[in-house]
Amino acid sequence: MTRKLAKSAISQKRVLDAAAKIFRDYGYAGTTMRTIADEANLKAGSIYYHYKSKDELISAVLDIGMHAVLDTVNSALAALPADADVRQRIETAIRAHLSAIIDIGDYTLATRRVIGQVPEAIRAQNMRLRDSYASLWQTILVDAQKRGEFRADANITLSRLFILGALNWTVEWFKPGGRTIDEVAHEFAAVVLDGLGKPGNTKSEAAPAKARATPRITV
Amino acid sequence: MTRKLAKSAISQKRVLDAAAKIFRDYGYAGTTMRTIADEANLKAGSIYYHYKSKDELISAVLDIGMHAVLDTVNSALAALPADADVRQRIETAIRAHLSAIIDIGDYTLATRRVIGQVPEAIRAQNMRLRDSYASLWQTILVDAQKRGEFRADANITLSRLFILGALNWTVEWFKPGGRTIDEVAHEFAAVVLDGLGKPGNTKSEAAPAKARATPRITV
Amino acid sequence: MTRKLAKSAISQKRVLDAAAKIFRDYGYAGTTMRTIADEANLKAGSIYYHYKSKDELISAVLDIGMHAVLDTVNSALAALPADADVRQRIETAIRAHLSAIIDIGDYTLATRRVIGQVPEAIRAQNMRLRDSYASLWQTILVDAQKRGEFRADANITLSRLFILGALNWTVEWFKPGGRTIDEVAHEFAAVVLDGLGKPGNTKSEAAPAKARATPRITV
Amino acid sequence: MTRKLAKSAISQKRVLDAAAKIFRDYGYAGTTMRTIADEANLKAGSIYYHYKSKDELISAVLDIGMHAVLDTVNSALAALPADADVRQRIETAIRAHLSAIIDIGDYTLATRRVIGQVPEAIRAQNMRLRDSYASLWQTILVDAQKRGEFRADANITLSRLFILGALNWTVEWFKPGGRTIDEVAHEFAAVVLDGLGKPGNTKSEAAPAKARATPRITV
DNA sequence: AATGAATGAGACTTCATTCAT
DNA sequence: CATGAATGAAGTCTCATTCAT
Repeated sequence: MTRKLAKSAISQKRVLDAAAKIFRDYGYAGTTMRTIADEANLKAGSIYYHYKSKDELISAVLDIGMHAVLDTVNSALAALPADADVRQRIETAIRAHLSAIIDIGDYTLATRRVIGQVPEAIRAQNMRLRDSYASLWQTILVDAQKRGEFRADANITLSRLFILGALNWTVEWFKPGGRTIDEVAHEFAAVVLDGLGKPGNTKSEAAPAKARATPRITV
Repeated sequence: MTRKLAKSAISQKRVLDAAAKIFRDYGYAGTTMRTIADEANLKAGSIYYHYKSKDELISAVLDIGMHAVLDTVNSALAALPADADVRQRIETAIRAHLSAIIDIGDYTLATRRVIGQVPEAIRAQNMRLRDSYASLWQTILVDAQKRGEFRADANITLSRLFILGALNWTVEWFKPGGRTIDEVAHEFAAVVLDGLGKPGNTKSEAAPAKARATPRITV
Repeated sequence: MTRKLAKSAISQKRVLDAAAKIFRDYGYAGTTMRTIADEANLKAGSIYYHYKSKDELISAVLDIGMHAVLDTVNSALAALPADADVRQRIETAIRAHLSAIIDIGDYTLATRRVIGQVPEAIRAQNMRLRDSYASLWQTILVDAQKRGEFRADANITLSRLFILGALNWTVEWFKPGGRTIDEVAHEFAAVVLDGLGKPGNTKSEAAPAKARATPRITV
Repeated sequence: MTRKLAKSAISQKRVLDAAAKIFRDYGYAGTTMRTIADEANLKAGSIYYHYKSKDELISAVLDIGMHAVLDTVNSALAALPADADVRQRIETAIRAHLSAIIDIGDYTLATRRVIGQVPEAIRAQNMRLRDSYASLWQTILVDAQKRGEFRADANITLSRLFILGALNWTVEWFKPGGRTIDEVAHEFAAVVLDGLGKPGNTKSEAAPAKARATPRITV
């Protein structure tokens, strides 16, 4: 009985893994049940024994992909000492995010890839997780600002969008075997915290005035 | 004769505009020739008078979309005084990038949306433009570092990936009518140049040591 | 333009005729779009140029089939002299009903064949026509009874169900080339009006008593 | 061993009952082995332990359904006193027919429902029973005519088709809880024997002449 | 320059059936 | 006896594309 259950579970996992990989490579509409089946070593019709539809399959992949990142980052942060400073928190979160993308690999990659191609209904169902993740970051940033570790004039929400955007886009160029996760995480954290500018150079009183001098385009 | 040509050109533009809009909304595989035709007020078969195939259509849209950003940013930078400093250059480039996305609208949005769903062949053909754009930024950043306006230890390539990632992801959340382009550009530039950290807080000698202390995960 | 329209109309008719024939032979679920397409001399996908779905196709067939009977019977009755008696009316209606089944052939046959196999939604949509036809007969019978041409104790509704049942079942055995429509219509009318019993034999006072003696089973 | 056999028999009955019910509700092609299995509280594959195929299942259901009517009517007639008159015989047969449809319920209803949707081979195999039933009625009617209880000019075969058609169609409208079987049987018998026309009105010498006057349509 | 009509390939999905356990 | 898992054939429908008009 345990073996039977195991067999079913194994097949289901095989299908899921195959789906993640294929979705990641071809996007939502570009993926066919047949291709997934081939990858999972069974016939297209057989997928339906495990998943009721293509949509249910992509849903499962999305869930795993989102949870992977969310949970990995969450745990990594929880593992930090209570008195960890911002730099540590942010670098840790970034490193965890990148790790998740590598480890759970296909799932997170597939998630980034197909979100936005997937039927509205499915995307909506996945929004909560996305929002949770956004909240996680927002909290880190807001806390840091409260504790006085951030510039008081920083727009936290915009900064979060900037950071998460950069992290999400990561899947478009990050390839295992190239740069180290640590290397990337370290550098990204540096940009986020210190910027690229030379310490002394920072925002002279004149600078903002200059910036304001350029005509504002309102949209 | 000129009028005939004109009519053809007008129709062609109508088709292209329609395609951009529909591709932007439904992605590559999610877009049908019929939907584009409807939007352009003609019948599916008629598109083929102007474009040989769906792929040629998406190619055209991608080209325009990429050029729009590349050209807009290029011009904006060229219009700057020769002695403009990094902050100005970067904020200007960001603002131009965002402007292009808004102004050329459907084309740039479509570009970001479908790149990655499009058949390999087409994506490859579009790579040159992508690379050009990457070079443009790389140049800005390298120059700044050469001129001593950046931290000497900043990894320019990774930083560029970070910045462009954030800018590209922008289409996922930026909606006209909400935040001002200037607002976003200003804040983004601030993060890039100054980081979020408080000026004094920056990279104590201890900090990097600490960071290095965490075990490195190599991929 | 007229020729173009004609071509479309011709094809559509060809598809419809094919559908009627195939539905009549194989029932609803037993009919495939491919079979219909073959019969209509085009490819399965092409049917969808004329009809949006299998259901829309069967709907069209049902409509025509029901209308054929309803209209034929209606006209036949309207053509009778105002002072026609019941026997004429009934025999005429039966003859018209059978004629419709033969003339419009496939459509009416298909109608009788697939009604009851068809998705609820479609059947419902066709109910109004069925009810109209029932009303037509009810009216004939009620009028006859009012005018005193029928036994006063006859249950008109049950009788109508009896007659229409017999007529509807007709498609299961009536084959052109065998019996004449007139022959059948005449005999059916005779049963309906005179019964099979010998004129004198009718409902003696004893008979009903006897009948009543058998125990009544209530359902 | 007996118990094992018993268990098998019970399951087999459960499957058969389920099949009858489902076939009755969804028709032949509309019924899936899975749906039957669900109704019988086992899994689709298990049905094949009891029946070799869907066709064997429907065959069994059809046989039972046909036999039910045939046997019920046969017994009811056998139970009549030898000197029973036509009215009694016919009303009894009708009542028995309706009873069978109600009592054996699903089987007879399924029979009427799917006959005509079922593969030719199966229908053929079932024809003998259908013919037996037809013979039964033919005998009743011919006997009555021989004994002089029917109009001498009645066409017995056509009348039989008329009567059986009406009885078969009965499943389309007869719902338990509504009219009583006895009520329906009595009224149907009245139509068959006496017709609807007023006793005196019957076939005046003029009437047939008139009827003959209408032009004959030959098919 | 545009359209109506058709095609063929292929997509998702369902289902009767098989078979090892 | 029964089930879980899988298969292969087939079904409905979509869509890029073609071509005569």
